[in-house]
Amino acid sequence: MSEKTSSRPIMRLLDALGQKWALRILWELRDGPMNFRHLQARCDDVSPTSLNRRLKELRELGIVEHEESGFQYSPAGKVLAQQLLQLHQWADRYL
Amino acid sequence: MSEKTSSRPIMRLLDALGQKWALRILWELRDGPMNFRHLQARCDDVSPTSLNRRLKELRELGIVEHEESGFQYSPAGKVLAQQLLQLHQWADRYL
DNA sequence: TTAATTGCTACACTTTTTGTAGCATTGCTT
DNA sequence: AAGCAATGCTACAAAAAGTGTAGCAATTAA
Repeated sequence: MSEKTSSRPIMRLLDALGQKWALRILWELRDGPMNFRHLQARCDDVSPTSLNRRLKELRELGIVEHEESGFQYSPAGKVLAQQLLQLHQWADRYL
Repeated sequence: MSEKTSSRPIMRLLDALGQKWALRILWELRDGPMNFRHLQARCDDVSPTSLNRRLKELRELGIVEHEESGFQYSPAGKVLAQQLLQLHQWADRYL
């Protein structure tokens, strides 16, 4: 993956969200800010290496930010999260 | 990943979509059915091994199906795809 | 019967992720 | 000030996943 960082916004987004744990991390942030270790626990104890890398990527895209209260959605990230939360309804209906 | 296949629908979905290329594959299917090699080309020439595994997982979840005309969304998959297409608008606005 | 196209597998190599330990910094608390 | 717990994060060897290339088996077309 990450062959040559496409410049198209949608491709950059799909590249980022298409990495392992990325979607799950965003999903687990839905209840508000939380710290690194808490988030890690919520993500089935994903390795800190992976969590750290994913968070870095999500921060670079401006989806996640790191404040005193912990990791949380950025304003733009909130909008994106709204769309991801719809996946829940889909899953409950079709899976 | 794929530690112990959670039974919750949303987790099964996030597990599947959280694999490399899964989102991208769904994205590239938006223009209608296409065959394996065409899809592979659209996905930056992802390896056939990966493409095949992802397609298998997406088919097992009932998101994608394989007809004479090629790989395409299932009826349920169409609904999901509708939601994923919204990512495009988000990306164009915020990235 | 030959040739082309299909989905897909084999396999050695590379990249990514994992799991565990622990470091460095910050902010208590005594 | 000294100890201590909590924080984000890094190191590193082992395991897992992905890659790239070749090519197989089945189907269709010529």
